[in-house]
Amino acid sequence: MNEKLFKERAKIAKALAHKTRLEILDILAKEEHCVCELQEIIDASQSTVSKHLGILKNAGLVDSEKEGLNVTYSLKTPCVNNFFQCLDQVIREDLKRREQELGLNQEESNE
Amino acid sequence: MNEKLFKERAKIAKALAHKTRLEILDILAKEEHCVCELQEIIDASQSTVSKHLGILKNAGLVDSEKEGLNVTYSLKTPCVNNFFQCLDQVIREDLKRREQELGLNQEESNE
DNA sequence: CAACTATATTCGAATATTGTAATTTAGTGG
DNA sequence: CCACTAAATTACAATATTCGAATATAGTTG
Repeated sequence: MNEKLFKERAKIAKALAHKTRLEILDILAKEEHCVCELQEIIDASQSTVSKHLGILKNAGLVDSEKEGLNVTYSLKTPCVNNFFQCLDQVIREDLKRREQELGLNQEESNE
Repeated sequence: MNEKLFKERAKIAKALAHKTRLEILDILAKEEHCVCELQEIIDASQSTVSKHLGILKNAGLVDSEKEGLNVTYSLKTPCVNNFFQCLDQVIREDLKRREQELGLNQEESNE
């Protein structure tokens, strides 16, 4: 049930599922930039950057505005920052779990 | 810079980037379930469900616990709910934008 | 209009992800 | 030990995603 909503959500989640795009969002969360600036910052080819931005835009995560020759991209939804916080929380908890597992393994090394 | 952090974040984001896995998380957010139950609820083959759960677990998003023959999965981080809210906010804003664009297109239909 | 610049798009090879049938692993009960 | 059940893993074909070189598009400048 509600197949469509999960599909829509997955489309956005997919746009978030790439390290370069996460980096772009992180940069745009601080300040808007044109494609050429992003290209330099993240050190990827022009077509790659442009395509990633297209995916983010298509997902509704960023806005773009033509300014002369340049196209300036900006973050559309500040809640993306919460998303990062959630990701980092998952990362931290997972590290904690692994530490605990290591501790247990040492105690259970007999048998 | 901080290449590794973005890679770690992307790993989790990738785990979120599938409609079936989003549905599983949505179900687990309400109540924990064993694989066989999830299998029925989302109507997918056993190996498919098991593999999706493995991806979610590997990303640190869910926990699992063996109980007799069954393995019960539960949501690990409640912040996933915020994530869904963020996704839905993006979906809503995108709908709004499309509506506005339609309005503009009608006015600009000459030329 | 010709040369230039920034961005988008196309193409194709490389790589990653998906789904499921078949198999393996592990616990349960006789 | 044997039959049974739940879940994980394997194998592999089908599909999707990625990257960048090449090309197309669009705005700018002379």
